Amino acid sequence: MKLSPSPARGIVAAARPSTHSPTYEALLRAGPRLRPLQQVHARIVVVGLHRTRSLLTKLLTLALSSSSSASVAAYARALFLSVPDPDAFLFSSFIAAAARSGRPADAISFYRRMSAAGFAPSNYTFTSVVKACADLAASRTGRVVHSRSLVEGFESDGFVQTALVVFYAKSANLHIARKLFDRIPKRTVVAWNAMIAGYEQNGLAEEAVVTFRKMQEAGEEPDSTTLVSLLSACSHIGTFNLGQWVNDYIEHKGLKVNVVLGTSLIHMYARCGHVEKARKVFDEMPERNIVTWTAMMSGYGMHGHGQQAIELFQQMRLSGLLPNDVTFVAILSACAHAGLICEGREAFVSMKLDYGLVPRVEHQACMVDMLSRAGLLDEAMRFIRIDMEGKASAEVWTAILGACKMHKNLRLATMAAEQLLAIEPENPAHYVLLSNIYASVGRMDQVEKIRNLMIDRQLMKQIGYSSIEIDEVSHVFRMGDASHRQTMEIYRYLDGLMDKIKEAGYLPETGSALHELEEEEREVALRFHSEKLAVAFGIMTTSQSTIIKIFKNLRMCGDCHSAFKFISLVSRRAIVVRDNRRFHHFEQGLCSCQDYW
DNA sequence: GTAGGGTTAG
Repeated sequence: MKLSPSPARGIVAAARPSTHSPTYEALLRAGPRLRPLQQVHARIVVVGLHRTRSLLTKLLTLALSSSSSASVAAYARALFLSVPDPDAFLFSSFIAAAARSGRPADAISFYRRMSAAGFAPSNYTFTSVVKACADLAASRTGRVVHSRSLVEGFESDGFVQTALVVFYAKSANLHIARKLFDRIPKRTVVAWNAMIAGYEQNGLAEEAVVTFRKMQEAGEEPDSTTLVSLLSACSHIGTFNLGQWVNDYIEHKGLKVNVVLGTSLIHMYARCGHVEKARKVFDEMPERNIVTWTAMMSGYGMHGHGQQAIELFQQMRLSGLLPNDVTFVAILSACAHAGLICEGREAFVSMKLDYGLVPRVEHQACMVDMLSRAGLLDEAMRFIRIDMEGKASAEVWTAILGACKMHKNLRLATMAAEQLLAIEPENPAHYVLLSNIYASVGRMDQVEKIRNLMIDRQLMKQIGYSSIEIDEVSHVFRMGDASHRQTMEIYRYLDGLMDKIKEAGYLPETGSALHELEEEEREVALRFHSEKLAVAFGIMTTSQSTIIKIFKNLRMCGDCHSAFKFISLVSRRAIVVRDNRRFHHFEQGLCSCQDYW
């Protein structure tokens, strides 16, 4: 019976005598609290009502709506199994609760029991089970459940279909996800969010933004979940303008900045080159958790502000929050990028001793990176032998290799590169690195051999590109690009710039150029690296006070790094480059990475 | 007779 919210409501309710049994009343009084519920349960057993389905159902649903913990889960499971003849209602309550509280395997196994017992799942049941399949990445089961839902006639059910969109997106089947999404009759904000997040999580940030635009065209208002995915997309592509728009939107609409949204803002600002703005958001957040602190520390780390990362870490410890393994990845990588060897060693010991955390490959890679960048190559190799028992991953060898190039250790470099080829024979970047090393010592026979190997294995070099945003328009350049409509001016401007920096003492590092070219050609090839085109375009089209911000999809090469230092000097401009590893702030001939990169 | 669903951060 539905009661109208009239003043008589209280009177009606009070006047109606209870039709429940005393035991049922006791359950209601106990509420969603485990201990009192278990006491009533004991009484149910004592009076011999322990096989009464209605009582056990109420007991179970109350227990499931109490705070979810391992003990609740175990209790609920045992309770369910004690019911002699569970009905569809009991099954779906249990399945929904399991899916909701992080026990997807239970949800699926009870879905199977339910089917075996001859009950047809409802749309509620399907939604929960599909979510469970998505969480477990159980792609085969998910597809079977999907076909069953079609048989049961839920092809147009918004809830079931949205859950399926999430499921297919998590299984990287974005085409299917999109098809289902397009067929949802009334797309709610949750459906849009699922699709946008799906693209974002599969690395298709641009597609996520495009879908967001479609959402706006469809007249659907974004909520904080939409904005979180959008901010992630901005962080990936490095589109500061859209990120800033999100911030303005939040302020304009007076949306509450919850922990997740605030953390996303911090991440976006840091990844788009604005650590100070990230810090401002951090300082203004009413509530912060470990993810928030870690995001801020890693933001400092990628800008080379290791000391600030450490300070924040100390503050966090004082606030009583416990760091986890991701926090230590942030700290160690901050130390590696800032050359803070002592602090890094200390943190590595502390994570094991003070927090009982077991170092994972990521932590070990940070340590090797840190030691080898600092020129402590012997110690780095000892770390691999002892701490890693000689089993180094591709990341670790890449770190060693990078350091070898920096510190001109050709013997070790060759060894590291060969290891890399053995571990990841399908990664073209390793071949290019190794051949560059051979080229730099004049071993052209080896260079040729590696080139042929690449051709045999049909490996293509990953294509590098750089982008720069000017007046909210993103300009993308590839090496030797001639597609920009101002190409002629850009190249002319770049030529002038290169002449000026040569006068100032710049020497081209031809080791960074393509290995198959002759010396003079290499210098020309270097000159047209995508980031150089982008920087020339940026300087010529913006005013003196504008900071030039460039985004590069690959690691910046040594020659460009050196050239940019000189460019910042002769043009008296501040230049910020975000490559796939970190930020470089160039100013007055120096880089914030102190040439640790 | 009973309750229950899909989306988000390092």
